[in-house]
Amino acid sequence: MHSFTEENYLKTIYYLAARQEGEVTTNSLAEMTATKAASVSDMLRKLAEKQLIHYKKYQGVRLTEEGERLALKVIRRHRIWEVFLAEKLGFGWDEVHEMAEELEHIRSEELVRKLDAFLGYPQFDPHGDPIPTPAGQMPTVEYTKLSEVTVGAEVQVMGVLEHSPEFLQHLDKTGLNLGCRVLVQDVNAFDKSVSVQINHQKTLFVSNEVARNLLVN
Amino acid sequence: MHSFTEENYLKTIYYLAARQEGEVTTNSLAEMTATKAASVSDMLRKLAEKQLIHYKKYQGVRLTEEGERLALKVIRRHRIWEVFLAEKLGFGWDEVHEMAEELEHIRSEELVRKLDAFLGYPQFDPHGDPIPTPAGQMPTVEYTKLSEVTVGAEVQVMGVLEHSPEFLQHLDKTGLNLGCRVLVQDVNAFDKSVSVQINHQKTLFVSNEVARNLLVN
DNA sequence: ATAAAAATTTAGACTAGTCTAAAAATTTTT
DNA sequence: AAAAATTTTTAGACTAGTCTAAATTTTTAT
Ligand SMILES: [Mn+2]
Ligand SMILES: [Mn+2]
Ligand SMILES: [Mn+2]
Ligand SMILES: [Mn+2]
Repeated sequence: MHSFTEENYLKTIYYLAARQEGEVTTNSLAEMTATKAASVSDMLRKLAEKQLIHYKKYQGVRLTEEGERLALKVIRRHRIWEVFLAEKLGFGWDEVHEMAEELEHIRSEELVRKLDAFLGYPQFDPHGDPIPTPAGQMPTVEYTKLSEVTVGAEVQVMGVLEHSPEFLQHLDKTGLNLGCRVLVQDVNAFDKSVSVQINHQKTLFVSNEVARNLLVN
Repeated sequence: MHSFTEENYLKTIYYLAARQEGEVTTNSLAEMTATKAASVSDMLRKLAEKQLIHYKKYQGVRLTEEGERLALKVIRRHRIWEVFLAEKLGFGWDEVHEMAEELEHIRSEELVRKLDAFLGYPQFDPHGDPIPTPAGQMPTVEYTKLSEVTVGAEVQVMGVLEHSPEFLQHLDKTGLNLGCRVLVQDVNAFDKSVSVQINHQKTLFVSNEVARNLLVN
C-alpha cells in the first residue's frame, strides 16, 4: 500500500514529466506540491528506494514503469470521480477538482470499477481530459490550442489546459463550454486576441491568454 | 479542521457511549480503535484540550455538545455513503462498511448535501441504521431484538446489531434480508433458538446468537 | 577557467500518532 | 483496611512528513 503523500508525488511527477522534456526537477515538484525542496529531496529518496522512480542525486527524476502505473491509477480515479461529481451530483466543472483530490485516494479497485460502470465508462472527465484505461494506458488525444487555429476554421471546444476555478468560471460566463462550436473570424495581429462566433450565434473576443488555454477540435 | 484520527475517536466514543451507561473507558476505546491504552490516553488529552470531550483523568470520557455534533456529522456521512455504495453501485451490505470508513472523512459539506439529494434523502442505511439529520440529530428508532419477540407474532426485519461481513453474509444465505417478514413459530426452551417462517414461505431455525443481533418491527 | 548564482541535498528539529515499559491511581478481593 | 489486581497515565522512543539553515553540487556568467 502507498500513502496519500506518495500517491500525490507520483501523480505530480507524471504531470510535470508530461509537460516538459527530460527529467523532472526537485524545485518544480516543490512548487507543485506546495512544499519545500528539502522535503521533496527526502521523499525522492524514499520513492527511489521503493523503485517507483529513477533518481540520481542532483539529476532530476523520472517514473519507473511501476511508478507510472501507480500514477495513472490515481489519475484514473481522480477523473472518474470528477465525472461522478459533475454528471450525477450536478457540481460545476470549476468545483469538482478539489473534492476529487481527496476521493482519488480511496483505496478500492472494485469501487472504481463499479463507479466506472455506473457512469457508463466515460472516456473524458469534465475538463475534457482523457481517462486512463483500467489497464493503465493514457489515451492519446490530438487537440490544438485555440490560439493556433487559422482564421475561417470552425472548431469545437474539447478541453482546457488551465484548470483553476477562476478560468473555468470565466469560460462559463462567456459561454465557452466544452463541446461548443467556435468559428474563428479574426486574429488581432497586435495582441493575438481572437474574435470568434460561438454556436453560430453571438460573437466574442477571446484574449490570447484564454485562447492558449482552450483545446479545440 | 479535524484529522481523520480525531474524527474516528469521536465516532467511536459516540458508539461506545450509546451502548453503555455512564462514561466511556480508555480500554474500551483502545479495543475499538485497535490501538493501545497509552495511545488513547494521549489522544483524550488532546480532544479535551480542544473541548470535544469532557475528561477527568482516570474517570472516563464523555462527548461535549460540539464533540457529539462532530461525531454525528461523521456518522451521517458514513451512512449516506453506504447507501450510495449499496443502492447506486450495487455493493452488498456486507461490503459497504469498509469503503465508507474512508469516504466518511471526505471534507465537503456540499458533497454530502448533494449526495443526500441524489439518493432521495434516505432515512436508513443498508443495515437499517438511521441517518442523522443534516441538523445533527440522531433519529430515534424503537426496534426489538428477534430474540425477544413472543411466539406467534409476525414482525419485519428492520436492522442488525452486528455488522461483520460474516454475519451479514450468513443472513444473505438464509434469506433474512432487511424488510423480510418473520413469523415466530416457536422458541426452544433449552438453547433459546427460534423457529421462524419467512415471508409466509420456508421455515427456518435461527440460533439465539443470530436472533439477538436481528432488529425487528 | 574561475567566480557567482542557482539548485539540490543534508543536518537537525518539529508534530501527529503510535508503541512498550514503568509508574500511579482506582477497583476488587481478602 | 490493607493487599492484590486492574486500569489508566506518563516517560521515552519511533515513523512519516514537514520545516529552516547549512553544506554541497551543478549551472551560468564573466
Ligand atoms: Mn482535477
Ligand atoms: Mn479534470
Ligand atoms: Mn458502516
Ligand atoms: Mn451501516
